[in-house]
Parts: sequence; C-alpha cells; structure tokens
Amino acid sequence: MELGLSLGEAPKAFAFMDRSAATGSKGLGFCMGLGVGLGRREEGAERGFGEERDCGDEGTEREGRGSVERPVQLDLLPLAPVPRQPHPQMGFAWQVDHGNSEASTTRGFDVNQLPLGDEIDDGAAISSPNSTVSSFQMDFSIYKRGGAAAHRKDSDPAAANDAEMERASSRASDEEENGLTRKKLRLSKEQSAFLEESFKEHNTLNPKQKLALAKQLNLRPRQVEVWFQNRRARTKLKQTEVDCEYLKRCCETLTEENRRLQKELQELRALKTAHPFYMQLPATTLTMCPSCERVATTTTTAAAAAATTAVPPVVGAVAQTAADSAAKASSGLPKNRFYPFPQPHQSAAS
DNA sequence: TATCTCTGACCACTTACCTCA
DNA sequence: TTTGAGGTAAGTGGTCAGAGA
Repeated sequence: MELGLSLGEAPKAFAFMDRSAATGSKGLGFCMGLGVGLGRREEGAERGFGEERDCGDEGTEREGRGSVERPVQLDLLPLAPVPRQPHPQMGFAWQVDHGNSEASTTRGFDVNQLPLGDEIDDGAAISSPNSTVSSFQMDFSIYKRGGAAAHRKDSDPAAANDAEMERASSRASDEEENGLTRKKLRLSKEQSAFLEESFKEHNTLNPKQKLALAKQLNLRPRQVEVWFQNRRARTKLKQTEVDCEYLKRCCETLTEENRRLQKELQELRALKTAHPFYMQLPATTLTMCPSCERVATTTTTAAAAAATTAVPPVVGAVAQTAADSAAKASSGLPKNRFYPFPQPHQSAAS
C-alpha cells in the first residue's frame, strides 16, 4: 500500500471529481492518493497511486474485484468564497456625523487622508461621468479633532480613534517638518473595517469600485488596491494553513489505516500458511474483511482464486474499506471538495 | 486573420515600518 | 527603556488577458 501526497496545482489525473465550480481561480490544489499495492500475484508487485486511470465511477468501481488497486484520492481545492454578508452600504455606526466637521480641518498632512493634489495618483482618481463616488463619500475628518489622548483607548473607543488619528496626524506633521516623506502608514480602524466589509462583498475590485472606495475613505486608489491585494494574500495564507492542518490529519489517519491493514494482511497470510486447505473453501466465506466485516459477493472458489492469486479477495475488501470510509466521511460536505475525513475548520477567511 | 505591442490587473515575494509584549 | 516577533502597508518583478494597431 502506498500513501502519496502532493501539493500544488489541482491534479488533472482524476476526472471524476467535479470541481467545475471551484476551478475558477487558480489556487491551492491538493491531491492525496492511497494506493493499495497488494493486488499483484507477487508480494513485491507494488504500484503507486500516480498512475492515470479511468476513475469514472467510484461507486461501481468498488464492487469490482479488478479494481482493488484503485487509489483513494482526496482532492483538496480552494474553498468556495466566503459566505457573503449584506453590505451595510453606508450603514456603519462610525459613519455618524459627530457634528465636528468644523474642527476637522487638517493640521498639516495626514497620512490617512488623501493628500491634495495626489488625486491623480495612477490616474484612477479622475472623476468620470459614470462614477458613483460623490454619492456616498465618508467623512473621516471627524477623527481629526484635537485633544484626544491615547490612554483613553480602553474606556472610550471613540476617543481612542481620535487619539489614533491624532497620532497619525502628528507623526505626519513631524515628518513634514523634517522634510521626510512618510513611507508607510497605518490605516485607521474605521478604514480597515470599511475595507473589510467591502472585501466581504467582493474580494476583487473593478476600477470603479476602487475609485469609489478610495474617495469614500479618503485614500489613494493605489492604497485601496494594495489593501485588497494584501487581504487576498492573507486569506490565501490562512486557507493554506488550514488545509495543511487538515492534510496532516488525513495523513495520520491514512497511515494508521495503512498500518492496520498491513497487519491484517500479515495475519491472513499466516493463516493461509498454517491452514493451506482453508483457502479451498468457497470464496464467499473467505472474503470477509476482518475489520469491516463485509462479505464480497463473489462466487469464485478458493481453488480457482488460488490458481490466480490468493490475495485479491483480501485486497478487494481492503479497497472497499478505504472507499467506504471515504464515502462515509465525505457525505454532506461541499461537492467541490473531497473530504473523506473530518472536515477542517473553514473559518480562515477572517 | 495572425501577430505584435501596450496596458492594466493580479500574484508572489520582499522590504520596511509600526505595535506590542 | 530596549528588543524581538508579528502584523501589515507598500515596492518589485513576473504573468496573463484584452484592446488596438
């Protein structure tokens, strides 16, 4: 029996997986194969799972004795998009006008504000006739009131926001004084939250959406674009971690199963050696798998089987066991993914 | 129609900065 | 106060698809 794992692009060798819905994006592809290399006449005849075969009908396949070497394949594909929540379009609590817009006049250059004259950064900020920007622009300038202190963070989130914005503003001012150009900025919680909500809506942006978001958040379009890129990268990274964890468990389970079946096989061989005539009983009484207690429906006599090989009935049961456990465990799971084992945690998107 | 060039979007990788324990 | 780790904004280079010449 062989256990193979491969990480990379989604495998093409196993056509029976319907993953049409999942292949829209190129992502993590995973292929796990469990090959039972015991079906040959001789013990040494082994075979890897990588052989391309027609995996047309898994269900009927497991009934057949001839398919005892069919690999049990796990195909881990990118998760379906995170369930989307309705976008609270302009409905955020922090969007309330606190009536302090007057006091919001910028004091120098705020790193979290779209700098005047920088609007044409990458050209996207030039308003177009069909732009939806102006209809729902947020006013982040309310956070620029003075007098906020960082230590208020715990007691009063709003005040903490003030402090945050003030710090950013102050830093920027200092740098402006020093003639330095700030290379990196930190988005405010509100900006991040809004971007996060947008990301839930759609994890990619068309130019119009990018422009709208940029205007709304007083950021440069490039910043919005970068944020989405980084956010996608983070999502993917988390998903990869989750997948790896899951695969580790799969591997452990299969290894254990492998060990158990090897042991079982040894026992049966010992039995055969000790009681040679035992194998001449009708095959139907011999193909019961000790682990799953399934009886194969073959009518082949043991003598006939022995003429070819004494092993296949056992291997047939083995393959069936693996296929059964896979089918059992994968029921009720997403179709575009193959989960023969307990489902991994899928909450990586956040 | 085929080919080439340009452009924009995206991704992977990396760097540099910021925050916090 | 210092420092290292982790998070993240941003830079860079490569690929790919679509538009236009």
